Amino acid sequence: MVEVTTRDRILDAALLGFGTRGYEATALDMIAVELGVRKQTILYWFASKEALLDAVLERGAIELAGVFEAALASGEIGVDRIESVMRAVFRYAIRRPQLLGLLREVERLGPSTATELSSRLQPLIDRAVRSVDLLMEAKVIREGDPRLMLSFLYSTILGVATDVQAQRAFGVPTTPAALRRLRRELFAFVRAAVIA
Amino acid sequence: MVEVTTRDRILDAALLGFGTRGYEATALDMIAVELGVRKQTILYWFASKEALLDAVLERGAIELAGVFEAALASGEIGVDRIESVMRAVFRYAIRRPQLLGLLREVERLGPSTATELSSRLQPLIDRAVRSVDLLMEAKVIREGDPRLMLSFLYSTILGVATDVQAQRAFGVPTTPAALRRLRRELFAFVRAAVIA
DNA sequence: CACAGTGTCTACCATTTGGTAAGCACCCCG
DNA sequence: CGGGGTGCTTACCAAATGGTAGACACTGTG
Repeated sequence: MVEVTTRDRILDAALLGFGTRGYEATALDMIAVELGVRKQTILYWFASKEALLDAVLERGAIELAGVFEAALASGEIGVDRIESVMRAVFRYAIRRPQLLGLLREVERLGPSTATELSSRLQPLIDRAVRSVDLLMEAKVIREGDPRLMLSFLYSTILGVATDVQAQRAFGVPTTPAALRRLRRELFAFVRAAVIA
Repeated sequence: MVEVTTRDRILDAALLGFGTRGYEATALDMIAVELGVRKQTILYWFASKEALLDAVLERGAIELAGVFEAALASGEIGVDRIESVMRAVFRYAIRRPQLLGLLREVERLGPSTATELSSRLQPLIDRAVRSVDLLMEAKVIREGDPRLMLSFLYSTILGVATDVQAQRAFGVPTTPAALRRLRRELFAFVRAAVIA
C-alpha cells in the first residue's frame, strides 16, 4: 500500500485545477473542497498560492524529465528515436493531460514562471537540440535550425495533445478508436515533416 | 480621419488584455485604466465582463474570417493555396498577436465560450475541410483524414505563432531576421508535412 | 429656454480570494 | 503522565473584483 500524503494529494488537485481551468481561475478553495479539506491546510503545506504553483511545476518537470529519459533509454536511433519520444509524450498526455495543459498555462503566465520551469528543463532541451543537430548532419532529417525544428515539433505535439476544443471544432471525434487514428496520422504528419 | 469610438477602444484594450494576460487575470479596472476611463464606462457599453468577451470574440471572428477570405481570394491552387493562407495568418499574427492568443484562451475557457466562437467560424472550417479533401483526392497532399490534417496544421501554426516563451526556451532568437528565418523554415516544415 | 437623451463619472456594495492568527486533537518520547 | 511537535481546523481580515444606483455634464431639438 503506497501512502499518499496530503501534500501529494494537494499537488495532484492543484495540477488538475491549474492545468485545466488555469492558474488565476482556480481558487485555493476549489482545490481544498475537491480534497475534502480546508483551504488553510493547503496554506499549511505551501506558503502561498504561488509557492504551490512552483511546487506543482517542480514535480511536473521531474515527472516529464522521467518520461523523456525512459523513452530515450529504449535506445532507438534516427527518426525512430524522435518517434519513440513522441509516443512516450503521447501516452503520457493521455494518462495525465493536466500537466501538458499546465505547460501551456505557464507560457501564458509570463516569463517569471516560464523561465524558472524552462531552466529546470534546459538540460533536456540541450540534449534534444544536439540530438536533432546530429540527425541533420547525418542527413536523416531535413536540414535547418535544430532549435526551430524542435520548436515546431513541440508546438505541434503539445497543440494536438491539448487543443481538444479545437479538434471538436474541426469535427474530430473523441472515441478511443478515433484517438488511435489521430495518433497514427499525427506520427505520419511529423515523420513527413522532419524526414530528409 | 477615422473616428475611433470609445466602444472600439474598449474592445481593443480588452482584446489585448484577454489575449495576453488571460480572461480571469484581466480585471475590468486594468482595461479601464489603460484607456484613461472609469470601469463603469466599460459597463455602460457592455452589460458584463462576459458580454465584453463575447463582443471581443465576435469582432475577432469577423476579422479573422476577413483575413482568410483575402488570402483565398488570391486564387492560388494546390499546396500554394495552403501556403498563402499560412502566409496571411502569419502576417496577421505579427500585426495583432493578441487575437491568436485569445484563440488559445478561449479553448481553455471551456466549451461554453469555445462552441460559440467555433460555430461562428464553422463555415470557414467546412470550406477548409472540403478544400483539403479535394487536394487529397488529387494526390497533391498526403492522404488521410482532412479534419485531422487541418487540426495538425492549426496546432502547429497557432503554436508557433503564440508560444514565444517556448521558443525562447529552445534558444530561438527574436530578432526580425530570426523571425524571417522562422517563417521560412516553418513553411518548409508544413510543406514537407502535407505534400504527397 | 426647457428638456430629453447620451456618455461618463462618483459613490457604494456584495462576494470572492489569498492570507494571518490562534486553537485543538493526536501522537510520540522522556 | 506531561509536554512539545505535527497536521488540520475555526475565526477573521484586507484587498480586489464585478456590478448597481444615481448624479452630472454636454448636445441637439422643439
